[in-house]
Amino acid sequence: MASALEQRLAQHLTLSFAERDALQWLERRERHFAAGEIIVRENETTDVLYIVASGWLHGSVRLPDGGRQILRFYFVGDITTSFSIAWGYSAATLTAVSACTLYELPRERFGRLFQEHPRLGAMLFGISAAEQVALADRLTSVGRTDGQTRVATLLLDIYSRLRVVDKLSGSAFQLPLTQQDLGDAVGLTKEHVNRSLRALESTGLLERDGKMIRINDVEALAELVGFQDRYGHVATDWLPPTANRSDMDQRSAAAE
Amino acid sequence: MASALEQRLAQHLTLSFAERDALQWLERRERHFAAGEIIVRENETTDVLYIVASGWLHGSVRLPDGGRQILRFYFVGDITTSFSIAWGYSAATLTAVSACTLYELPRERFGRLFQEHPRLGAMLFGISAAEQVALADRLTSVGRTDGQTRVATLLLDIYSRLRVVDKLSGSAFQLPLTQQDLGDAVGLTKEHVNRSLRALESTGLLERDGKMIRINDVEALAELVGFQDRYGHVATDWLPPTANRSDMDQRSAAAE
DNA sequence: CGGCCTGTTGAAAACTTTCAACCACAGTGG
DNA sequence: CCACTGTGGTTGAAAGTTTTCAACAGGCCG
Repeated sequence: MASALEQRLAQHLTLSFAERDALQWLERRERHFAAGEIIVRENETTDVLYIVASGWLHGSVRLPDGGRQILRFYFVGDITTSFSIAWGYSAATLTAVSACTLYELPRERFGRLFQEHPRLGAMLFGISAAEQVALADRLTSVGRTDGQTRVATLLLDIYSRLRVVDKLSGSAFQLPLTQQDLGDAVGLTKEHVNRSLRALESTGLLERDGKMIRINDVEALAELVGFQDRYGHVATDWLPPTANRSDMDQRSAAAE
Repeated sequence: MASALEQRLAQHLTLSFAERDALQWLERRERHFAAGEIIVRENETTDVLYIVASGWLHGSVRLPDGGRQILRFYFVGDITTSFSIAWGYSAATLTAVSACTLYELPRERFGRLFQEHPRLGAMLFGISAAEQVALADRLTSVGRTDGQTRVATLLLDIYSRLRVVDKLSGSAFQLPLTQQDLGDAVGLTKEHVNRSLRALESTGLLERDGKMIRINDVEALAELVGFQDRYGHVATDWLPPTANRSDMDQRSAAAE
C-alpha cells in the first residue's frame, strides 16, 4: 500500500524513486487510536511527530475559563508538526475525532529528511505555508464574519479537504463532530451553532441528516460566504531539483 | 552590518561560515518603502519574497463587505514567505506600517537554500511552525475571549516580538498603529478597541501617551489574559548537521 | 483657515451567550 | 423486554457583549 505522505506529496510533484523510498521509511511505526482518544496533551513533553494514515484528528487548546479552541483538523497525509516541532512540548492537544491510524516518527528523523532530500524539505515548507494560510483564513472568518458564515466556511473547508484526501465524490459527507466541536472550531456556543446550521438549512444550500452533511450547491455557498479553496494547488516551481543518483550516493556515504 | 536573517537564525543556533555566507547572498537587493505603502497586493502575481531589514509591516486581507483582517505583523528578521510561497500569487496584502527596508529575493533562490544548506531549511521550517502557533494563539484569542483580553494579548504579542528583535529594554514602546488597525487585527471595531484600551488603562496595568504604550506589569497582564510568549525559544535538537563536514563540531555548540 | 484623520463618547440596535427546558436516541442493567 | 441514564440536539427568553450610528475634539497639513 502506498504511503499516506507519499500520496500527498505526489499530488504536487513527481517523486523520484529515492524520495519515495525515504518517505516510506518514515512510516515504520504504526499506531491505532479509537475515536475520542487523546494522542498528545497540551504542554506535554514530546519528541515525536505523527503522519495520518487514516481517520481524522484535531488539535485544540484549553482556556483558563474552561473553554476550548479547536485550531485545525488533520486528515490523511497530514503531518502533525506545527504544534510540537518548535519546542520540546506540544502547544496543543491532539485528539482522534474518528478511529485513526497514525505513523509515529521521531522528530529527528524528520529533520534528516531535509538533509537527505532537500526538495522534499522545501516542499514540506511550502505545504506548511499553505496550512498557515488556511489558518489565516479561519482567523479571518472568526474575526470578521457572523455565526452563519463561520459555520458554513468551516463546513466548506472540511469538505474541500475531504474531497482531496478521501477522493470524495458528490457533495455529501459524514461529519463526526458534535455541534460543540464545531463551535469550538469557529468561536461560537453550541446553541448558536445549532441556530446557524438551521438558518443555513433554511436557505436550501445545505441539508443534514444525522451526522451526514450535504452541500447542495457548493459554488453558491462558497460565493455567499466568501470561501476560497486553498487546497487544490501548491506551487512547485521554486523547489530545488531532485538530488540525482550520484548526489544521493555521496550523501548517504557521508552520513554513514 | 550583519544580515537581518542571519541575526534571527543566530539566536537559535551557531551558524557555520558557509551558512552565514549563503544567508548574506539572499540580501542583495535592497528596497525601501514609506509608512503606509503597499508592497504586494492580495491576489497579485508575485514570485519574490522579502526579508525585513528594518521597520514593521503587516499582512492583511479584505472582505467582501469592505472589512479587513490583519493576519500578522512582520518585524526585523522575518521573511514574508507564508502568504505567497505556496502559490503564484499573494494570499494577503503586505503593507508597511512604518518606513522600512526590505531585501527582495526570488522565490527560487529561497528554494536553493534548502538544497545548499539543509540545516537552515529545516530551521526555517521550525520557525515557520512557531509562527503557525503564534497565529493559532491569535485565533484562540479572537475566537474565545472578550475585547479587552484580545487587545491586551495583541499588545503583549507585539511587545514580546519587539523585545527580541529590537532589543527593547523596559516595557514602553512606540506603536505605529491606529485603533482601526488594532481592531482589524483582533476582530473588533475601532470604537470597541478604544473602550477596551481605556478599560485596560483603568486597571493600571497599561499606560498610553499618544503612540507610546507602556505595560506597567508585563507578568500581571500576561497572567490576567493568559498570554504565552512563544518567541523566546525554538528547538534545534532535531535539526540535521551542517552540510560542511568541517562545520560538524558547530552543531554541539548550538545545542545550547 | 478649513479639511482630514484619529481618537473619544453616548445611546440604540444587533448579535451572541447564558440559562433552562425538553426531545431523541443509544447503551446499560434489571 | 423495558426503565434508566447520559449525550447530543433543539428551542425560547433574558442578559450580556459588541456593533452601529452619530457627534464632537484635537492635531496635522496644504
